[in-house]
Amino acid sequence: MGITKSDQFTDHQNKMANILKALAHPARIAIVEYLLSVDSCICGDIVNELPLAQPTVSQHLKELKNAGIIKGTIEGKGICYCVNDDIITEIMSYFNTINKQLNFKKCC
Amino acid sequence: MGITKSDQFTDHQNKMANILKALAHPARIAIVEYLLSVDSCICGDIVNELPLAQPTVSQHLKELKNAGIIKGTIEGKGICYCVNDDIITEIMSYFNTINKQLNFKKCC
DNA sequence: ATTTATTATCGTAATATTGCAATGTGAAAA
DNA sequence: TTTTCACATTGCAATATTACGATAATAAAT
Repeated sequence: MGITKSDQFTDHQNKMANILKALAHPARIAIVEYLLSVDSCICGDIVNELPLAQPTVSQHLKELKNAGIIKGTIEGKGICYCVNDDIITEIMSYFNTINKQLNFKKCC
Repeated sequence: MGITKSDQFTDHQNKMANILKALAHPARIAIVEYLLSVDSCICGDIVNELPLAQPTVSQHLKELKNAGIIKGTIEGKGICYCVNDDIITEIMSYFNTINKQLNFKKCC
């Protein structure tokens, strides 16, 4: 059907799935990596860095914002973007938990 | 179009996107968490643990296997599953790199 | 006020994903 | 060898995603 049965899973499972989904596209990975590649806010020029049309980039930025992965601040004519470190910490702590549980498994 | 322009991005960006895509669904998150919840291999009964029909679960398991996130070993009549720790390590190291880069940014 | 630059939104086409009933497959048990 | 059990595959319907042209919206610059 293309429709996910979200109500059958826990809030946390849905939350993690949504966060990871926001990053589950090479363009959005590229955006995050580009934002990190410069030692300050990126204002404008994200569109020029990506091999995609402006509306497409705008859509990807919107998804990243909705998932809380990046923040955008209006700066005069354009917008300054940066990665939200809180959510990166949250992702790391999730995989850290997974990793800890893995260490206790003697398996396969 | 629904088609990703994968050839426009680096191999590593595509690889990370694919790994995260495999986890970007609550059912697949639930499968991984269930596999970790027991201190040994899970043989059988994954279908009974999930609120989805057997073909749907089978499909999700296939995607997790293709992305290298779980491994399945044929065990007589059924199959034993477990999480592949190598890929978890890979994910963690990716987000660790991101996090390190974030620490050098004074931003927004 | 008009122009210019930057980002957002709308509409739409192409493709992907999700979910399941029906059916197939392969191995053990009877 | 027939049945049974566990899982895979096929086929299909419903919905989601990706991408972009066209067009709007907003704010600075002229």
